[in-house]
Amino acid sequence: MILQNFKATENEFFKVPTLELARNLLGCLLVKDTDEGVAAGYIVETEAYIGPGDRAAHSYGGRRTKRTEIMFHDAGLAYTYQMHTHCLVNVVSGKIDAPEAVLIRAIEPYHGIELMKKRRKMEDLRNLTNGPGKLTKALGISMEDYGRSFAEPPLLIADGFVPDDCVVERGKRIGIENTGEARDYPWRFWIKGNPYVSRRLKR
DNA sequence: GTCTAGATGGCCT
DNA sequence: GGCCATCTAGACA
Repeated sequence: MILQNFKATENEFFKVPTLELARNLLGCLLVKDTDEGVAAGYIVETEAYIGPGDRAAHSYGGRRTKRTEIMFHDAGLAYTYQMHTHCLVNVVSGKIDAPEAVLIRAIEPYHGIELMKKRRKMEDLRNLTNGPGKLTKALGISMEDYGRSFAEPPLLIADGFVPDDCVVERGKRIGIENTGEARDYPWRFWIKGNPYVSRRLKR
């Protein structure tokens, strides 16, 4: 199995401030192993959601419910949730009882591309994983992954490339128009010019 | 129990 | 740019 070729990121990797983690996750490999095979891609776009003070976060105001519970736990766990017809995936960050997370918005297909195409029912490489709902479907990430660790199979965040000659850009988050001042926080990070960064040019 | 909005995506005009 | 599928957490009664 090819999975052993991927080295899981050490737990310590996740124990940095959330904005830093959102930045550091760029270039890492996101891997999912299933009965159908292994699929993986480089993370090229993320967004930070920072706990009680962030109106756009599900954990705004310290809201601790069945859904947000996992965000109060250790960094490096998976927070998955259903959005309309899709499942979105976050990396829990922050210390215990600090409900913070990083949304993975886009990846660049790297491994298991045929499997991803099959799952997405399309051939277009560019549209396979360039959005938070698309990448979960392509990788086979679902609500079953809620609470799983990103440091052990079947779900992994592994060392990827170091985006040395890649410029990281930073800007407003997407799709949170009705969240007051939080709307304008520059907590979205992406690799400049990468063709797999999501595009939803709404204001 | 009932109601509503939503960290989206795909198809339509 | 508009519409809507599809569904659940969360709020309120």
